[in-house]
Amino acid sequence: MIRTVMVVEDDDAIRMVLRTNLEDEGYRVLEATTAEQGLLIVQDEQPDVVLVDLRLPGIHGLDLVRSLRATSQVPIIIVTAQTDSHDVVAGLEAGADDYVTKPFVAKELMARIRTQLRRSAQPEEGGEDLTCGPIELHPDAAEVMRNGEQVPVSRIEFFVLAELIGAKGRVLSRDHLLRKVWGYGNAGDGRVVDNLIYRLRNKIEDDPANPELLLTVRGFGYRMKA
Amino acid sequence: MIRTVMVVEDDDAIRMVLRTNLEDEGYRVLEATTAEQGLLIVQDEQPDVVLVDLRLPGIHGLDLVRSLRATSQVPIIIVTAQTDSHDVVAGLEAGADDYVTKPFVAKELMARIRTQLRRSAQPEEGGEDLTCGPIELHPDAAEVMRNGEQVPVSRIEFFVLAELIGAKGRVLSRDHLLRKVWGYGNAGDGRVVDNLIYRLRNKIEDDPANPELLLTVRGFGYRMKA
DNA sequence: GGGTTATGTCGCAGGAGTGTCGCAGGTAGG
DNA sequence: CCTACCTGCGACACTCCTGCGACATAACCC
Repeated sequence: MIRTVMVVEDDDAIRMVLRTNLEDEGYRVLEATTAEQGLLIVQDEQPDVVLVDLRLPGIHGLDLVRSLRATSQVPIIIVTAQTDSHDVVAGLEAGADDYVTKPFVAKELMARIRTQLRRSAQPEEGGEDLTCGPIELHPDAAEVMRNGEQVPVSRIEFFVLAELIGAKGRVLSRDHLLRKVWGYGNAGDGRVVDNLIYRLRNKIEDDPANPELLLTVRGFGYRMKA
Repeated sequence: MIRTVMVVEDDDAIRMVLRTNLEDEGYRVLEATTAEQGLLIVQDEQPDVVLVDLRLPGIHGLDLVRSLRATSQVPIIIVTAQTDSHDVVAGLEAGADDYVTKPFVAKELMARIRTQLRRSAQPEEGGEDLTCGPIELHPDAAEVMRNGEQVPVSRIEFFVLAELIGAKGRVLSRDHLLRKVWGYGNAGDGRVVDNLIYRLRNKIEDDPANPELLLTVRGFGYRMKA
């Protein structure tokens, strides 16, 4: 079953990132850059989820949320800058179901979309446990276990690890990880990924200098032990 | 992995802009100015994406789209003037996968190309392993096995080997390999290929001086044992 | 056989790719 | 307000790749 996600966002770069990520996840994507346009398309197409940027030109995203909620049960996720925390509260009161703050972690947003979809319809696939050797990921708890002991990892580390383990031994390029996890303007620096891998290895490898789980594939990227 | 983009566009200025942008993104670029020429080159070179201007001299771009779709799964992106919105619909019905309207934003076009590449790369990734005698290629892990043991090969070596094994015993010329793997215009030196073959043989042959897998076809190029 | 061309062989030097680590601004939580 | 942590960045070290050139060898043609 193909689900449709509506994106109301005026920033071209962010909208683009959302589109590619959503399409990668198998969604059909609708786009709008203004509240008016968004409202029309939602009524016309009846998407399964709507993402709304609160900072829109012209009519504010809040009004869009209210308008949507007045006529539809569609799950609404607010996307907003971190500074606008009061807007978030207002947005939720206006009828939104969830929110993420920019800069957001793309994988997390995808997870929240899945959650909303699950809530609004029959359950799809559950959050299967991701394991690789002694490493165990619990997506629900957002925690990483190693030989049964919890390993403290940061948010981004968690998602990178999830992406890698989910790939089941396939190589993931730096670009892929940037798009999937960081998700936003990644024009410049690829070394961010290297750094994060380095930090991850220090947490999950017995001997970080000679990794046995999180492997480098020179010229391609990284992968987990098969 | 070097991707090839075919541009069918009769306007020199636009074609030039596309070429430079695409090459900046790391693509290899093929060009054609007519539908006939485009069809021939596509069949010959099997690019990864085709950009088609609908307004072509002689045969209309629409017919090119239909011809391409009749014989190939290659992603097709239509490039057209904004005024021809009815042509866009016709183009998508004819089998195109996406479109952009002139004047287009280069960044957006690049993003759409990436999307199409990702989509078409999916089945390729799940594709069967490439094998030739004791040699086994795992595209997912980007690794080469020989008699079950991993052989460390560099990025370029990997692609050359993949290209050769994928050819299933057919001879590939140095020029073909240069264009397919290295990707740049064949200006200058063919010996690069010879060198790489030499290095590959040292890694995959029992007796590199008397190759049994990676064979020379004097005057033509190289091929794998059938 | 002698000359010519195509290919094999191999070392080298510059450079690309990656690991490592400290720093500083930012954020969250107390 | 203070503290700890996260995170992007830059610098440096180091390995490995890779194009090139030079010579050796093999195949081909007369």
